[in-house]
Amino acid sequence: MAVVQRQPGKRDILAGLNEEQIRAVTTVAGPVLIVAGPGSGKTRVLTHRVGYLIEAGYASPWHILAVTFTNKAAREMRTRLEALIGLDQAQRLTVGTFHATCARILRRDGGRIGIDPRFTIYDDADQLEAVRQALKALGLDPKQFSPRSILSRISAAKSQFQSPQQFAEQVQSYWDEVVSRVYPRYEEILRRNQALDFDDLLTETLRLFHEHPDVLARYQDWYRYVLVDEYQDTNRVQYLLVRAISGAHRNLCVVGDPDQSIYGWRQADIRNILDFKRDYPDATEIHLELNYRSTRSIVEAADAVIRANRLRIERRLRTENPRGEPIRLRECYDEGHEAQFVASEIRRLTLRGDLRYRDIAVMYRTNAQSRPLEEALIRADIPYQLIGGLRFYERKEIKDALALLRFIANPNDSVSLQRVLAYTPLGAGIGDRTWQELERWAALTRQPVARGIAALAGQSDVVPPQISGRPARLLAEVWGTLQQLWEASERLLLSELFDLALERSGLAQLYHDAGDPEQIERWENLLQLRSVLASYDSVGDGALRAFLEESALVTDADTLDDASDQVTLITLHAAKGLEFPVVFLTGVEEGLLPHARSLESEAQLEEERRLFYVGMTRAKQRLYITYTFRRARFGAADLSVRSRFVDDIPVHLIDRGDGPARPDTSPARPVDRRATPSDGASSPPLAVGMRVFHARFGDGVVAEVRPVQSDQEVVVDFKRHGRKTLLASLANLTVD
DNA sequence: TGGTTATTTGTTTTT
DNA sequence: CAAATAACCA
Repeated sequence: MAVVQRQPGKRDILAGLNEEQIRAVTTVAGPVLIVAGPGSGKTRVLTHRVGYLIEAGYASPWHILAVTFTNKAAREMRTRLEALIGLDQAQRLTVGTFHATCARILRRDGGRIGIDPRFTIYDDADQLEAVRQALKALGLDPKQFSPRSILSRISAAKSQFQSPQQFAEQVQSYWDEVVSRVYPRYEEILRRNQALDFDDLLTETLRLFHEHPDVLARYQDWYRYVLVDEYQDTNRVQYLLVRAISGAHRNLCVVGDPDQSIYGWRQADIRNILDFKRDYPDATEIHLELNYRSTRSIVEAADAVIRANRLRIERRLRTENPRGEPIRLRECYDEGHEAQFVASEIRRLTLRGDLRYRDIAVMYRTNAQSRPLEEALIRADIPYQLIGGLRFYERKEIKDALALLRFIANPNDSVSLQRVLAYTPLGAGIGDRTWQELERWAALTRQPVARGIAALAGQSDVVPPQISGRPARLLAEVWGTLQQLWEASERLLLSELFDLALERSGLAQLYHDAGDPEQIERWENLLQLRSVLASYDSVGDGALRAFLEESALVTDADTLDDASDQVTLITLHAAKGLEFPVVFLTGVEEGLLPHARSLESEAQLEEERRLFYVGMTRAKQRLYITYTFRRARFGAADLSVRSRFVDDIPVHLIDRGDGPARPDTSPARPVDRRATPSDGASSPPLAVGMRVFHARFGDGVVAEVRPVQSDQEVVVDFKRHGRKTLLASLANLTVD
């Protein structure tokens, strides 16, 4: 009977899959390693595998745990499964990132190892602040010991499951010695603030499992089928977590591609995937190598590039797709010109009609490279979305408002409290010295800073910090306001609480009542935050915590909006897992890709090469690779050298663009500039009164020409668009 | 205490 | 060329 019911669903689920994919979907028992090349239908296999487990009756949805790399990937998998197996079933699945999943486990069972379920999750900025505090407490100069490097060392130690004690025992250098003193302080600060950092979410969960086998057994019994995506980017702790949870049933399926391992710097250990067969000798290994995504030119080029790596499993990327367009390689004069080339090429592609903005992505190694690109796109009136960079949740006004909310949710979180006192009008009149004293008091009494303020307000019988006069009076007032907010948080909806918090803290007055455009934009950002909060109103009691949980764990890629028609600007790292018909890889230069800081070791260099490979394989139809002749670094211009990785692409796959004339793409050569400094590289000589034509603004008359540096600024009165000021070398004006 | 300016310093990638 | 920090004055 049951078998009869299963059959139709089963056929549906396997429809349209190739032989290897079907094997990957239907090999459900025991350990399975799926090595999936780019574009080989990996996501499809994963979702169908989950669907198959359910439809074929192997497991109920709640017995399945799927771990993804980003929240977006998790959401996408859930959405696809809703279509495949229905909303009800899909909702019962556990799909999430390692961090989100661990946070959930710790909120539920962390009490067993002394973790308060209200714990705050510290993001990167919070962690840095904690390191700075620790340095200060130790009397160390943050100039000499950069908090950034210390934090990354601490994080590395944590990822290897090393306690401060264990770390101290194996110190090998003076630098490590310093870190070994900061590390325990840092931990103490986090604990005092009831905070966990990203690493703690993982390591504490592992500790919970170690110390309480009954808890582990419960999760093992709960999650009988475990799937891990992007396995090549897991670290040691994640490896141990996976091994623990799947330890009893051993139904573990990991999917990944060693050639796309790009998070070594975050302690991702490529050996996890390379050694999977050693860890699970009975594992079934399945290779998905046929690429469905890209044209043959792109696949062959990418394959040639990655084959130059030594640390990899030998294999060949294949496709049955047509050859398509050659890969376009362009040298540009500088980053401004590169951006201009990208913009005009986007314009050209979209004007032809078959491509939309959303089909196009522009990728780069470092966030800093996005600036000139943005400027060129704005100038060309091309809509774009920037992924990463200054994220929404990193804007000052958002962080301030968020700090207030975080403090309301967890009064022991003194990093948030500090932010509230330092940056909101609530803390006006309370300066650095007062905060120093509060902190000193907190470290001395090993209590949260908030207790000290409570003591000052006469709300506690502990010995108060040594603060008197105006600051003491102000702090007592602040305490009163905060108490109102706590009380309000119990009866108000989240959006109402937010309104009250903005009003009482003075943030509303600060941003709303001020008139200048910058403040108005900030106020609009706050309103945007409010609308996010309002969507949690229906959650009920845990709304604030639910919101904070998600906002702490959002990824850059999570903010990607694929509904609207915009060009995507994105770092190579964040682009992993995405695909676009057209991809521009920009700044493909020595020092940038490979990055200057990755040149020391062969391993780092290979990771940079994988990064380039990831970028190339995002493209479905057209791939552009651009590099410059000179690039501004530190404000000053430096000559650039084209990346060595480009040399690995077979020349017959490349179009260098020096064939038939292409008026809008010829890069200005440096020689041109030097030869005619007052004349815009290849632009026609312009004079007042000339009738000119512009691709976007149409017909116009030159009203003014003035030299600027090595170029000319032209003021043109356009018939339909009015007066515009343009740079001669970029405007591409044609003289009628 | 808090706002201003001068100087100095440094840029990878992110859950 | 920024942003972040230090020094300075009100």
